[in-house]
Amino acid sequence: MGGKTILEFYPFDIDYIADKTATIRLFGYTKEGKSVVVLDDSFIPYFYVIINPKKKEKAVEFIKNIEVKTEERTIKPLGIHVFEKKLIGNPVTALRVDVQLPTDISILKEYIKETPGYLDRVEIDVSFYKRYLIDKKFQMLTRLRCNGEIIEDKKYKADYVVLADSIEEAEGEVYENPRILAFDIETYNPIGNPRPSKDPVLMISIATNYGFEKVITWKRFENSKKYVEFVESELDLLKRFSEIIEKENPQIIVGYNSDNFDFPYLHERAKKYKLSFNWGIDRSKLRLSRRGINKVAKIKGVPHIDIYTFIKNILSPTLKTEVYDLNSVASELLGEEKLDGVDWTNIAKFWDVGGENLSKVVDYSMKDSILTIKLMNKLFPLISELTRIVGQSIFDVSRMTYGQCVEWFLAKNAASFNELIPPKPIGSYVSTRINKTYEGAYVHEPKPGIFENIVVYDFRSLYPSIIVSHNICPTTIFCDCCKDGYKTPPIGGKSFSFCKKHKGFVPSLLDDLINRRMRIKEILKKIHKDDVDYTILSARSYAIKTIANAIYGYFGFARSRWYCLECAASITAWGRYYIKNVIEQAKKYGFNVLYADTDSLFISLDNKKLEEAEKFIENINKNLPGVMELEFQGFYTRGIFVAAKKRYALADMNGNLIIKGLEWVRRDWSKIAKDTQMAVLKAILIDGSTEKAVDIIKDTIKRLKDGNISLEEVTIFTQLTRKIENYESIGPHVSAAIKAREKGYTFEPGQMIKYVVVKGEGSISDKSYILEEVKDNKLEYDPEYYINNQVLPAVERIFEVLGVTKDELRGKIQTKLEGFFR
DNA sequence: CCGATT
DNA sequence: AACGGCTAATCGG
Repeated sequence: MGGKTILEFYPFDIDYIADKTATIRLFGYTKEGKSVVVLDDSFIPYFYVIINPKKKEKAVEFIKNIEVKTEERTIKPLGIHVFEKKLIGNPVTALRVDVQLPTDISILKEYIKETPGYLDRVEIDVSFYKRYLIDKKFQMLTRLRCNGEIIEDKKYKADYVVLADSIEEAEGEVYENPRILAFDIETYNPIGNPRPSKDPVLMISIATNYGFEKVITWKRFENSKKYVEFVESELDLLKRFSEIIEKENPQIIVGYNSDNFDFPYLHERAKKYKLSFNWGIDRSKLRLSRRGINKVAKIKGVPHIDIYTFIKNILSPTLKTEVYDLNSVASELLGEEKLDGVDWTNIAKFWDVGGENLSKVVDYSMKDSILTIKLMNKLFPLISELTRIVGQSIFDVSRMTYGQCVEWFLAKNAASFNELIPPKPIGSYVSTRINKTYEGAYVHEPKPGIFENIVVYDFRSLYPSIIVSHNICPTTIFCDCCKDGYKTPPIGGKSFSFCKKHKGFVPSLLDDLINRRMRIKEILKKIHKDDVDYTILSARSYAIKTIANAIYGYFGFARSRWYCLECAASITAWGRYYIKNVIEQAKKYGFNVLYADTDSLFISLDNKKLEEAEKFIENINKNLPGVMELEFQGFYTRGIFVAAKKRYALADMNGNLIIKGLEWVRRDWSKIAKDTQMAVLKAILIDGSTEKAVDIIKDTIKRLKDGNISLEEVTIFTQLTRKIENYESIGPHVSAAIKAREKGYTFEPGQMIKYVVVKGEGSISDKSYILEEVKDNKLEYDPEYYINNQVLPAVERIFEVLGVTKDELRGKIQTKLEGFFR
């Protein structure tokens, strides 16, 4: 050991330590998988003071002389450098104040206000390690080259500890196949939710992406499975788990809701035995902290990913499932479900009985870890790519919302445009911003009816391409240099102007993202799905799209650093302009415009040929600026539009149905209503038979009436959006929750209420009970409600389009179902 | 029956 | 802790 070295490594995590100075620590691995800690003490904390340029000398002199004495030391600036920067496009004189320790910033910022010519202070709210990643442009999992000295430091369980002289980006190569460990715990829960103060952890399962599988438990049973390991007690279980983590030494740890359940639970149980999990590469303990209402669990140097958080924040808009529990998500993403036969709520009973029952729980637990690692295998390429585009740590990015992803992406790139990072808005700004609204997209009134040969077009990435084409940016709006800038269509009688001379910060970045994505798509077209690069490149393309599409929303987001309501309003104004223009053009060409929404246009060909439509779109595109393009989206043999916006169904040539907005896609409708609607749509659009559709409804009604429908099919999902006390109007789901609460069930805001309307007296709310209560008390669903308030309304809308009124439909059904509606 | 709430 | 547009059931006076 010892001596100068050049070391190439891939960072996985970052933090800093501070004693006399601050030292950045990069935790990572060499290509061969040797663990590395790289220490960089050359990076100096700083912030900016914006001042009146006329007072520059006086200001520098004043700041230079600031001294704050504390018990241990004297805090003062290390150096001051004058910069000409921009703050949201406006030129400013900024003094960069270098300090010794990151915590000095929050102390000095108070004294700095007295500076002559003081205007503002910025970048005080960027934490030190984030600052480092932004300034250095280092990306996680991407190769770095470090010059430095290998030092002996027993504090770290790493193969190499290097004190860096310099670190630079190597050739942008990405770390392949990190060792990932997934785990899941089962706890004793005799009264519903387990109580970490009393109820022990019963077993822990582990599954990795390299084949290691294990379940540890402390109650023996007749066992033939090789992955089961018995220990003597809960304490031994916790110790053994900790031992395995240390031995397997994973590069990433993943759990499902592990931030808010598994890790806090393990932590509290371990505390009881005065046991700690010293898993950090620096031998530090597993650390739990709060972020708003959520907990997060951190292991220094070993990124812990809570894949549930990632799915909920980033993936949810693309998922169909209404709940994000492991079963539903795995079912949709992997086509695989949790093990049958074990109900989460019954684990205590299974445990107490033991034997065969316990064996089932062990299998169940094993499967949970396996599903978690499989989800991770599927989603890790996306997390990895997003991490690199956003430019922050894996730990942070995997927990970010769309707004945060955009924010740190912009922060990373601001300096290249000489832009300072604006401060986070203070609370009072946020509340005024929340109350401000602006006009959104245009939705064309549909022509109700059934149509054939429908062509759908849409603008490729409408909002991103508008931002680029019209240079929409907080840095270019109301510029001083252009008398004749890009003028938006009128917005509430006014028009906003954007600079034509200088390309804005955000449009430049977005232009770059769009071009990068197009290049990737070109490559993807050429390579095979099995190609090693395919997964990475398609994840990259998806990650870029995600960021690009979220930028518009970020402009209108109340907590945004680059908030610009005028920008958001301008984008939608241009959007309305373009889609209306396309509608006009289509009409001029003699097409029958059926519908349009935001960025899409639906026309029916009638007696026209497809070539005429191609000519039309060609002409449209000839006249569109820059990156904007109207694309062919699809051709549909038949489609139905009801007398409402955002609700239609289309059938393609392969017999697939695409349904938008109708009950079928809504979670707040029962499965029976949705399935019936789907079957009716198929009968009408694919088979072309209303007769068949009527038969389907008749059959459903009969089955409902006979009590032959499962509870699952009559359950309705509605989210509890606030505390029960705070509801003014008591809807069915709230009413069900209130009744269940009296029986000891607890409810949190954000929780999904699954309820069933049962037979009995009173209003619909009075008759609504949560699914568990219905099962426990053997209540029966109310067929009248499901027929009249669920199934019939869902299909009546469709028949109305065919010219069949509600009464006529009921008549048709009645003739088939003698004497039912009496 | 109708506006407010969800 | 990303935007607005939109429909529709149900409550509650």
